[in-house]
Amino acid sequence: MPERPSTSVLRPTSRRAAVTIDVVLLAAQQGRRLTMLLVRSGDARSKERWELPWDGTRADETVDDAAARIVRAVLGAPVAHVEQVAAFGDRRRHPGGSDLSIAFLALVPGGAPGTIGGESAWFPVEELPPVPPRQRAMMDGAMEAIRARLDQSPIAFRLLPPTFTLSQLQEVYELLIGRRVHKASFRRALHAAWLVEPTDEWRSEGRGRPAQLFRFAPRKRRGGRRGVRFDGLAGA
Amino acid sequence: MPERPSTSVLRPTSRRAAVTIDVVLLAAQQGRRLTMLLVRSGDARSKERWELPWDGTRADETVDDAAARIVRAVLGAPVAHVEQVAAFGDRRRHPGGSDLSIAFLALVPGGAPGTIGGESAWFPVEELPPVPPRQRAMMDGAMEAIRARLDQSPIAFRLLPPTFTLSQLQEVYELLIGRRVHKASFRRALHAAWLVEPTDEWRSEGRGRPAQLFRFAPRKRRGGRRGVRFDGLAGA
DNA sequence: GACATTAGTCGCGGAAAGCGACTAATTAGG
DNA sequence: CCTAATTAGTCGCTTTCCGCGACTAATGTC
Repeated sequence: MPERPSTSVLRPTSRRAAVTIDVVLLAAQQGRRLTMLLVRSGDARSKERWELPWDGTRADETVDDAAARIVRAVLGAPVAHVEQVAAFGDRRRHPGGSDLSIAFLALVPGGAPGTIGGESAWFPVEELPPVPPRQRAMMDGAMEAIRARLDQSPIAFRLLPPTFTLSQLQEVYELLIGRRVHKASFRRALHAAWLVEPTDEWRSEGRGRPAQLFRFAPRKRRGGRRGVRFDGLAGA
Repeated sequence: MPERPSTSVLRPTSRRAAVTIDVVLLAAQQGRRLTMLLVRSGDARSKERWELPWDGTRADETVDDAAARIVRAVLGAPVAHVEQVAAFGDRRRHPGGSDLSIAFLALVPGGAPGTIGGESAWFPVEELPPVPPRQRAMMDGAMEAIRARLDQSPIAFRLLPPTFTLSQLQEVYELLIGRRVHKASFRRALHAAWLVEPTDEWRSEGRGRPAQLFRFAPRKRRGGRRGVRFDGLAGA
């Protein structure tokens, strides 16, 4: 970084930092549990140590590129939805000893695929093994980001295959917000928002009435803007 | 960064990066316009170039520490509310030529203070001068983050002095969401959320009936959880 | 064919939100 | 003083939203 002239208000005491990109990969296991992908630690002290997939940054690569590359490396295929969570630049320990780590969230559609060898595994988010402290903070940050963005970003839809039943969609929402919702209310709000359109396919899943398959196809919002919401503020 | 053993799924091609912290400082100018603090560019090519306050990271300093330090340096005093927006690690140009920049949002309570010398100035957010492209993206990201977090985080209250009138609070909300809201509905929702408590002071501001002063004092949330909201999803 | 199981809808009652109109307290100007 | 203008604050009607129980529909199981 070049020296800035003395007219600047701030004088940079420039210092290069070791930066890593760490990815929280999530999948909804058949709509019943939310799982996160961890890889076996390179740390030789123990065979049963796990950590988030991560890598250093490379020259001429954006941080988003790096996140996509890590997803491809660990999953064997890219996924559509990869978004940044936050940068974690504190003194907590990172497995690579980096100064700064940028957490990304990647959503794997249609459930967790099989893993390659024993080098990675899907863990239910309620039963995660210990990981280095900075990665623990990144996991928590990613889960918090999911809940905060759930109604701004189509996160639930990105955890489902291209066509899905409304019961599946409701199960994913229930997983993400951690409580049951009423079926009729859920569907009423969903249809009012013009987010899905029906296909002409039906799925017969063992017993019970077959369910119609839908696809995510948001329509333009009708003008009606809502007022100010104070609900989310109590205690903040 | 140490070499990772070959058992790792990922092989870091380690590379140190020049990292800056850039701060978007916002103040509500007497409740009528939202203003952002820019500093005169160190770039010698022109006297009338402006940029966001920024600095490099220092050893043994977290990114949050660095953001707070930059705020103190440019403002002469710390502010309570400083939160991270996102990391910008693309190929867009940064005035310091850094590889990676982390944007922070800082809210200055009670309006914009006077600036020291001519080295910095407050600009209305609708009339911002051109800045280097990465900083432009950071400004946009900060404004987007404000709108996204407005109902999760007490952003509007952090732009006001410790005591304020309800009309002032409403004006700040209107500034941030960019449209008028109905007075009675605003107050009904505000009081239902138990976010403010009245003081015994009244402010007489020239003409019109004096207004009671309130302070931000959120009470514990009563249990009532809401259902799933799909409103924010159309078009996403 | 009775029953269990899952999908999908209807409609009631209460809560929340939009909105105009009202009252209240002050200053400005004759 | 008295009136008009201005800002603060509330009331109540109407509409919309939402929780919820109860219902119908279509399948598999025994």
